[in-house]
Amino acid sequence: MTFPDLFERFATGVLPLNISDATHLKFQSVARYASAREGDAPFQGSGSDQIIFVARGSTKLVAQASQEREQIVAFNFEDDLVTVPARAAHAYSLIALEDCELIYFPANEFFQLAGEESLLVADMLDRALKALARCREKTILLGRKTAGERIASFFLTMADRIGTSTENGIAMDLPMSRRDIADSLGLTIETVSRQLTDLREAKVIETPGRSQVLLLDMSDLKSRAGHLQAAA
Amino acid sequence: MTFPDLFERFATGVLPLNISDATHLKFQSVARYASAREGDAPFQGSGSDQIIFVARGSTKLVAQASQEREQIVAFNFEDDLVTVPARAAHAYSLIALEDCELIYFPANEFFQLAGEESLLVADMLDRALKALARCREKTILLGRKTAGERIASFFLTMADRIGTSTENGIAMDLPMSRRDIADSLGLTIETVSRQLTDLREAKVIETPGRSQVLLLDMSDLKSRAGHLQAAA
DNA sequence: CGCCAACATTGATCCAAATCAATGTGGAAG
DNA sequence: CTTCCACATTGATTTGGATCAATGTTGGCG
Repeated sequence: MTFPDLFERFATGVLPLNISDATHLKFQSVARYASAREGDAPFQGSGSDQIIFVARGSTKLVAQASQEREQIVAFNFEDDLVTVPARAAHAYSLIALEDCELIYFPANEFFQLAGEESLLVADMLDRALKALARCREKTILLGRKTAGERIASFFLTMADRIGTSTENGIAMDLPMSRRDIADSLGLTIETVSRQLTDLREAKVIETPGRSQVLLLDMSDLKSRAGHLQAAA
Repeated sequence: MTFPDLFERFATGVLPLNISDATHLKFQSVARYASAREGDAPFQGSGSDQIIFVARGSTKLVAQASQEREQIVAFNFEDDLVTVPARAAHAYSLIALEDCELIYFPANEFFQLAGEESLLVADMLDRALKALARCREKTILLGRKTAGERIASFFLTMADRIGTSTENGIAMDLPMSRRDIADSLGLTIETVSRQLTDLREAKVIETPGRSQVLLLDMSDLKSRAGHLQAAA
């Protein structure tokens, strides 16, 4: 896709419908473009915070916990807007899970332009609160869930975000490796693999290929995730 | 304190300076008041999302991971604004760590009023992004840090939020119990206690009373927290 | 088509933190 | 000042998941 096409994707996905042509053009003049091949790290949290729109592909937001340990903070799919912090207690970078095309802005420039469009700011707030809600759920998962519960929750979340309904169950093509799943759930590759084997043996999932997953029994999966809702 | 006093605290802490008298009055008419004794749970995530301003005291936002396991998602101190979600994969509640006075709003009413004041929406966005940044740091802590690193990080965060500088080091009066610390860090009471003993023996902290802590060696504490920043 | 390197699975062992079990102690209430 | 008990500490043991170590598998490429 060309830059104008990609920017249009961003505009329809993020900018409010009623935005003035002038503001639209200002965003276009400030917008930058990056493409990334699988495994590339186009953003490494240096300089200033960046706001990134995933126009095509999928990415992971990774924090370096130490030289050896990394934690995936979030996965991002097409049309997601991610903030990559520059300066925090840990170093963050955005890494392409597959070939990507990205539209991005330095956060301060973006917010300055956004400030003039109150609907956009409201939408950004809505997105930030949704990201916070997802991050809180992840906190619970990492703080108090067993390996089995984490994997079940992971599949439920992924089904919601990238699953497609088929006659046999919900099918997915996971763009991330076992290592990525492990780094997202605070586990090791081996533990992830063993949990998958357990689910396979219990006929809850099938894994037709390395990255394909078929969820056969959603209600079993839900009970394994150990979600506990507020009483009605 | 009386309701008008408390509302004034909220207004100066949250509402923009240049807000119109009309909007100020609208917020005042929608604002509700709650007081809570230590241990009370004035909000239990039923009905709709609530936005709560901590006018006096401190609270914990707790998620129920199962009947037996709970995870503290955030601690809140005076002048903080918290969102308690009503419907999510887990049940949330806000619990008073000490006697509290709270100003609160159903989220939808709050956002409807806020929408008319673009500076307020921008401020809410700023707060949401800060909360997200803190939650992401917590994700790293819970996903990839050892017990020792978690405790060190906890003290650094608390020093920042409620510490006061003295000649011997940074002093704090923690409003939360050992159980709360454990539930926040994804550990058990016993592990927290053992880590405190280690830090005491290493002369990094002193615990003059049950809730008082004196941080003697901040640089040692920082190295124990295992923070790894981006290279310059 | 068959090779091979990266990815995934499986198995054996280890270890950090959980769990189980007493024992100690700060500080509120009398 | 003493009592009492909820909270905290300390110690012994267990365990879930990490680590170490092969072995198996997929799918990209010559």
